[in-house]
Amino acid sequence: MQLGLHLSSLNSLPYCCPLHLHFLWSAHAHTDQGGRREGDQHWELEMVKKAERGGAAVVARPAVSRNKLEKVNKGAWTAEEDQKLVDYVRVHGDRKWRALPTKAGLNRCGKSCRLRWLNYLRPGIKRGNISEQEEDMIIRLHNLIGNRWSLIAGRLPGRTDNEIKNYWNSHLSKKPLTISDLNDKLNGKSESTGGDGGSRSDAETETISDDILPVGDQTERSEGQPQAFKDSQQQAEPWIGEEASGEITLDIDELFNFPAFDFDLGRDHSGSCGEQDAVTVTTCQDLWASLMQTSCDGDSFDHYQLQQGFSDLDELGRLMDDPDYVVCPP
DNA sequence: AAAGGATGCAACCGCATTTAC
DNA sequence: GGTAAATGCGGTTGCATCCTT
Repeated sequence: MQLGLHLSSLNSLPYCCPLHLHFLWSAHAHTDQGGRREGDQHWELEMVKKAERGGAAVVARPAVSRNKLEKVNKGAWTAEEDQKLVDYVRVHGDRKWRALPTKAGLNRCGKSCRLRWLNYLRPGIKRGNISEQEEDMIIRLHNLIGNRWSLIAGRLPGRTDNEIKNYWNSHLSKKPLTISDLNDKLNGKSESTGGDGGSRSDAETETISDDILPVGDQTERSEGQPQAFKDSQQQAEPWIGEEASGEITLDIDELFNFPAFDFDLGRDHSGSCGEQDAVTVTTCQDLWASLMQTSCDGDSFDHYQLQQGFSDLDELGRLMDDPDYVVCPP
C-alpha cells in the first residue's frame, strides 16, 4: 500500500515551499457530510441574531441593472427573498435546489438559492472577523492543501468556503508570511521584518523548506517547536516526541482528531491537484509530520474514511506505532 | 469636499463530480 | 453500464464602502 502525496505546482504557492503536499483526498469531504448539518439546534438563536443585525437587508444591494429584463433575479438578495428561502428550507430541507425556487415562490435559479443558503442563511454561519486562530489555521491548511477552500472551511466551524476564499484573496495572499513567521507570531515574537511583499531571498526560502520537512528531519531541533503553537492545540500533548534518542512518538488520537480530510489511502484522485511529481511518504511518521504542521485547536469531527486495508482506526494506529513500517506501493 | 483608486465580499459562472434512474 | 440531473467547487465579477490624494 502506498500513501501517495503529490507535490503541487510550486508556482502557485503564496509563499515558496518546495515540499508542498497534497493529500489524495476523496471527493466527499466531511464538510458535506457533517459541517453543513451541524448547528441546526442554534437555528433560532442565529435567526434572532440575524434579525438584530438587521437581517439580509444590511448587505442587500440593488440587483445588477443588466438583469432587469431577465426573468430570473440576479444580484443581491432581498430580506424578503431570504425569508422565503429560509422558510422553505426549514420545512423541506436543503435538497432539490432546481425545483426549490418554484416551490418557494422565488424568482431565482436553484443554484443561486443553494449558494445563498450555504454561504449566508444556513444555521451555524459565523459572521464577523476571522480570528487569529482561524487565520493561523487557514494559512497552515492552505500551505498543506492549496486552494481547497471547502476542505479548509470544514476545519473552521461556521465559516464558508466562499468566505475563506475571499479572506485569503483579500488578506492573506498578499502577506509575505512564512511558516516561520507564523510560528514566531504564535510564539509571541515580533513580526517578521521581511519586507512588504517583495521577492523572497534564497536563504529565506531555505528556512521555509526546513519548516515543513518531515519530522524525521527535524527531530534534532525539536526544541524549536513554538510553545505557543503547542499551547494552541489544546489536547496537543504529546507533541512530536522529544526523546534524546530521536525516536518519534506518535499520538494516534491526535491524528484522528485532525478533521479536515478523508484519508483515502492508495486511491488516486484525478482532479486538479496534479498527478505529476508524485512523491511517496514512506512511513506513517512522514504523514504525521505533515499533519502536525497544520494541526491546530482541538475541535474534532469523527468522519474519516480509511480504505484499502485500513479498515479500522485500531489497525492504522497499530501501524502508526511502528516507526519502521513502510507503506508499500499498491 | 470631491474624485479616483483600493479593498472587501456577496454573488455568478463554468466545469467537475456524484447521484438517481 | 450509460445517461441525465443534481450537486459541489473554485475562479471570477461587480458593486458598495473605505481610503488616499
